[in-house]
Amino acid sequence: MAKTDVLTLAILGILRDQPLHGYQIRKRLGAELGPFRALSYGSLYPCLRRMVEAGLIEASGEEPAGSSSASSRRARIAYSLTDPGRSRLSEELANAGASSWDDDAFDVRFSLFAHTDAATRLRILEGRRSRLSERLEEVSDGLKRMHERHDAYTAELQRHGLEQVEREVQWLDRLIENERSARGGENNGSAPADH
Amino acid sequence: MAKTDVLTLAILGILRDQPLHGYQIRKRLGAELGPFRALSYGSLYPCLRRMVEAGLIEASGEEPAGSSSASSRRARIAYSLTDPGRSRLSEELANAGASSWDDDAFDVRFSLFAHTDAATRLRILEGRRSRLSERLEEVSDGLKRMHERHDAYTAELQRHGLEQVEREVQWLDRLIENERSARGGENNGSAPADH
DNA sequence: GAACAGTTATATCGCTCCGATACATCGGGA
DNA sequence: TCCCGATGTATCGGAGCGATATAACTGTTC
Repeated sequence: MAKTDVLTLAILGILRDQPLHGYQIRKRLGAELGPFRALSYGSLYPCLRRMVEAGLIEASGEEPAGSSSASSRRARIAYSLTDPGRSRLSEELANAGASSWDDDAFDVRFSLFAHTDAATRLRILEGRRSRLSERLEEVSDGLKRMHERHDAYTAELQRHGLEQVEREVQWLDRLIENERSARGGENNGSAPADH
Repeated sequence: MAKTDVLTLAILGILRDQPLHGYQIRKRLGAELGPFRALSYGSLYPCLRRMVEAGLIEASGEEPAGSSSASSRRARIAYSLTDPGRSRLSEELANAGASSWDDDAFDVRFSLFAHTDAATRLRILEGRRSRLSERLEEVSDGLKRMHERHDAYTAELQRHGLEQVEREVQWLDRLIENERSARGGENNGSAPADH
């Protein structure tokens, strides 16, 4: 129960430091996660509504309802974390289960690594690595078994996919080694020590 | 109107050579496109129903309705292309518009390159390349503008994303060059000449 | 030969998410 | 002045996913 979906987590994370409008949330998230994973309003606003209902965030809007008042300010709703929201965030940041290294969750979790403790960081990186390794075997098995029933383009697509996953594994290996060698003094790295 | 979605196209493509069951369609598609892009039954069966309704495919099932008959064979429904389905497929394979190099469509189109003519192949590859180039600029701009408001992990995520896209552009460059140099004799490569 | 596990097979439900679209306001440049 | 582009909130229809239910067939093991 109470499973936090990725989008909710991403919003909790981005509201950690300051309250923001829906529009700003979208821009920030787009900037942090890249132009892939774009996030449309059709996901954002319903998710914000759900979060308000769940008590995770609070809408401190300048309400435009001023019936006869002169200014009739535009509706701009700033969302901020509530206490339950804040504790849900840290709860979620401590979780290093399989859902942390899913395809759709990993990058969000990673972008919050600055607020994740060192042990959890390591477990997530390793989990992601082993997930990708499984895939690697699957694809290369498929490639071997496919040398009948091939056409050149399908094989090329497969080969390229394999290479991409291999790259990503190498990237993870580098990060894992960094984490391991950085755990000299700190064991609770709530902020990354180096840099 | 009558915009063919990616899944429909993929199914048309996979049924081009032989009729298949839903289950087999799923397996084949999974094998051709890799373990990413998995395709669940919750998408497949509704899509098949839509396609039957649209007259693109035909369900030649051994019906299990035999009321009093002994065997009561299991329902296994083989789907095959109709004539309208076949012409929709070639129509779609000739289309080299922007929808051919979208993130979610490109790999499906590419996996059907063996049945796509040479000119269209080239246009799609080039379209995809320029789409990725836009992204490249976006991300590297973002990286530059982000050297304030950075933490080490977010920056690393960005850097890695950038590298992945760069790799893919190099891959496309190689493929484009191949296509160009292969168009010596053929101009209508309904089957790839080399191999 | 009985029991069990794994694969083949079809199908639906609830929900999330996306793309398109509509709307309104504000700042600045032609 | 007038329009354009950025800021901002919001919804609708539909596609896709994950989980789940059901069931028959196939092989293995005791």
